[in-house]
Amino acid sequence: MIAKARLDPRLRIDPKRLGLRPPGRSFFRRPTEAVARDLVGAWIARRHHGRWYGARIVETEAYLGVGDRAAHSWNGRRTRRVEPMYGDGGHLYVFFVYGMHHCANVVTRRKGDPQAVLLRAAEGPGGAPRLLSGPGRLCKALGITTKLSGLDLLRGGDVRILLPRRRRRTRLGVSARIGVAYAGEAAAWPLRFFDAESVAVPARARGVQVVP
DNA sequence: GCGTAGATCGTCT
DNA sequence: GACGATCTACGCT
Repeated sequence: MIAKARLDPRLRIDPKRLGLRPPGRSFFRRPTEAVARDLVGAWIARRHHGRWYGARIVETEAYLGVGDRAAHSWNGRRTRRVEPMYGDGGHLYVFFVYGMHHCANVVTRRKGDPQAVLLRAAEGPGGAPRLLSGPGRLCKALGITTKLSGLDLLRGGDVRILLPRRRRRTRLGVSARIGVAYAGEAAAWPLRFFDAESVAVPARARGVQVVP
C-alpha cells in the first residue's frame, strides 16, 4: 500500500493568528518586478486534508514575458504548459524540470500578458531552514505539482498568497537570476529578489547588491 | 568551502 | 533527440 502524502507538521500555520490576509487582484496585476519584491516577506499557504500549512517567502525571481528570453513565454511562446502564464494576475503557474522538480510561479499583469514571479525559497514557521530552500524543495515541501497549474489564487482554492498585516523589516537583496545563462542579455537583468537576512536563502546570494 | 557529475522525464524542435 | 527557471552526493581543498 502506498503511504498517504503528508506535509511536514513544522509547516502548520494558523493564518488568522499570524495576521495574514489575501491581497486583491490588483496586487498581482502590477508590474512584475514590484510584485516580485513585495512577495519577499509574503506567505504562501497550502490547505492539505483540511489543514493549513505555510511559509514566509524569502526569495523570488521576475520573468517579464514575451521580451524576456529567460521566460517560458519568450517571443510569445504559447503551449499547453505555459498557458497559465497568459491568464490574469493572481493565477498559479507550475512547471516540471530536470525530470524531478516542480517550480511554482505567481502570474502577474493581466490576461494575455504572460509574466510571472518564480517562488525560489521560503522559511517555515517552525525551523528547518533547508526545507523550502530552492524552488524544487519549496514545491516538494508544500505538495505543489503541475496538477495545480492554472489555479486561481484568489478564488478560495488550496493554495493562496497572504500578506502579513505588519511587514517585517528586512534587507532586500537583488541579483541576476539563477540558472538562465542561456538567455543572452536577459541573463544579467537584476530580477532576483531575496531577504538578505534569511537563513533559507542559499549561499550563492552572498556578495550581491543589497538595497537598503 | 568549491566543483563536478548524475539522476530522470516532460516539453518542444 | 536535446535539454532544462534543480538537487544531491561525492571528491578535493
